[in-house]
Amino acid sequence: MPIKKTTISDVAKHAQVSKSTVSQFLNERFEYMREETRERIEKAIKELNYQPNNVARSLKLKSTATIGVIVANILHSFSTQVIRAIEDKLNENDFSTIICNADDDPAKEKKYIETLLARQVDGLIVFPTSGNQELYKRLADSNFPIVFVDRYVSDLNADAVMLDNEKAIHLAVEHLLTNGYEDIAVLTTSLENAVVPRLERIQGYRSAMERFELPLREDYIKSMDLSVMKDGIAELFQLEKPPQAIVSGNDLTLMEFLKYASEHNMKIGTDVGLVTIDEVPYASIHNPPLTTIAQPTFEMGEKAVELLLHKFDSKKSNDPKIYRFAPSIIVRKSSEKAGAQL
Amino acid sequence: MPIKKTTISDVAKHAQVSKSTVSQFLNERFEYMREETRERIEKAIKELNYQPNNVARSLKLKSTATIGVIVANILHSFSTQVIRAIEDKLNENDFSTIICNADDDPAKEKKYIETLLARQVDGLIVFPTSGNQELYKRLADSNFPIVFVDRYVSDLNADAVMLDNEKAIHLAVEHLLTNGYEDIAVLTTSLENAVVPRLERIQGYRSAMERFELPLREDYIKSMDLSVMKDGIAELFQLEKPPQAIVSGNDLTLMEFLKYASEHNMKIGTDVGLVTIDEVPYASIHNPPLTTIAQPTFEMGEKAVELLLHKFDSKKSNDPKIYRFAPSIIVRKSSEKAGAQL
DNA sequence: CTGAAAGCGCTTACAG
DNA sequence: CTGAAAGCGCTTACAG
Repeated sequence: MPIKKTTISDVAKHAQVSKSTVSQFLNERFEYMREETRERIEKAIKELNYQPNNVARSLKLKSTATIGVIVANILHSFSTQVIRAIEDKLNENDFSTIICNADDDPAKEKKYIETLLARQVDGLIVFPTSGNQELYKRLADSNFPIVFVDRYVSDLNADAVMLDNEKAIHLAVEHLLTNGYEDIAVLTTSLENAVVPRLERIQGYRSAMERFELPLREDYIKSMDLSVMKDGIAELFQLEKPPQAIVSGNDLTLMEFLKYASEHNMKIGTDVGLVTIDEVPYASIHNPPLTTIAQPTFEMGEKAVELLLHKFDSKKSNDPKIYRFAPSIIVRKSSEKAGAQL
Repeated sequence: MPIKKTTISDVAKHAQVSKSTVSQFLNERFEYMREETRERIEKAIKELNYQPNNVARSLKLKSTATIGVIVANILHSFSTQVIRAIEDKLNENDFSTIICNADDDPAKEKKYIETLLARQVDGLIVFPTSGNQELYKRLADSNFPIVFVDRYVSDLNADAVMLDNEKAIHLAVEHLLTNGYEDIAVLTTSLENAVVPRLERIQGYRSAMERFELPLREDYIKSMDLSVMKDGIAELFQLEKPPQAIVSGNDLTLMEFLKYASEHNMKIGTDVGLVTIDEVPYASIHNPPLTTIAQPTFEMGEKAVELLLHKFDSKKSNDPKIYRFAPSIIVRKSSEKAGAQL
């Protein structure tokens, strides 16, 4: 039962002016308004406790000042961090944000995109799953403002904000080598859907092995679904030559590894070195504290918004670009052999 | 530059029917529609790739099928968990959700409420800060559908979904006692703003001391801002008789305590027992694993949605109720004296 | 079974 | 400096 709201007509009547004049007031066009009129309207609005109806405004203006954000999986702390930056930045620019979590499900993602479009969002920032290439193609082709984050969709007329994934792995491997770990394995979630960062991280692992002149062992590469990740880790440590250190591809693979290590009484640092991509909230309170490769989440979120807003300003669609951001390493104890564990 | 969208008129023209008929089609009123007409419209919609404009629809229907969720502080894992449940449940009922994070700032909260109302949300679910009593009063009085979660606002015509906070503390204290810890301190964030769960948790601590016939020591109660929490914890352990165990009031105080313990080489379990309210994602991988008092977040989110939807159905506003949910304890190693640490 | 008309609450170009 | 009118894209009661 919606309350009968007071409308611009009520205000107009109350202030004894026309709707047009009230509208001018609402939109702060005071140039040609008599002081006295302004005050009368102001008073009427206060007395009636009037609140403009944004839905009507949006319909007329054909713009909702709202951006849709679709995230493949909000469980990643990376995603939540970037989204907070996006929201802040959009807020600063007087845009609202609607966040949708696709839960790694392309069908859900599709439904959300359609809902958001029906709701007339002015643009989209998306961490895409891998299932809606055609939809994205259609959007980009029709020049709908869209920016991708974390992953990109190939052959598309749209900007993307990405981590330099190869560098991330190189940082991790180099650091582990320096600290005396030589046999280094890597963990990522399944490559089945060709999710870009995972592919790039595996590719980065290969190039790191080459660069640092280490033997490339395929059995040190574990890319699998989270649900069976622990089995994969078990295989790793049943090898004749088990790895001395692990590079974890993201925060969720990290969880699996930490669980495995805890269950098998492995001492992280001493028994096995560990570096993980993505800074997690508990990195510094973990025992031992975790060495992480942090993404510049704040800058990445800001950039995504900037790119999107830029599209509103400039008519001409400049060439789509992929913006790469440099990771940084936060060294803690999990990648240190001596005295890591209390 | 919004793309010129195809509208219902375009479809009508293309299918050679009136707008009314297309609208009937869109709203699945097929009763009086000839099969042939239905097909023509369907075809036209496909060919034109028509997507109805929800903004126009909302304006006409005076309902957006959207619920606003305002959360005092989204950093609590409790909040994110409840919100996921809310969103799922709303989705099932064909409502969209807009989530806003007030960042514990009443001014921000107020701004969000106003934006959401201007955007004509059909109802509000809010984890309130403590600064907008009058605004909430106005909303509730005008019969706007609103449900509170985690905290309630007194003297208001609105339902609330709450944890049984007293029981939560009693569970924690009882468990610690059973495990041989007698001197038990409690940590919560500042009571300055009279945030209900904090007050209730402190009250629960007092009643637990009485119930279990323990001496009530005021210096074992530390309620303070997170920024100075560590000093408070330090004071605790400089007491002549430092506590043997800690009950942490939520996940953020937990962080502070874990940091302190790690910096001071305290062995959790052995040196000091620990139970925390709120299940955290890393509880089971922490070393030692953390004993937690879990809130039934899923049920709480579902209930909040049910209560809200109920208000849409029934005209009569029944008496506002506070729904209390029972916490449960998840026993792990942090509350065990022997052999907790690896 | 289908269409013309009115109206949701705004904004804006234009006239005066 | 202010107002009348048209229109944004829908829905619905009503007429036929």
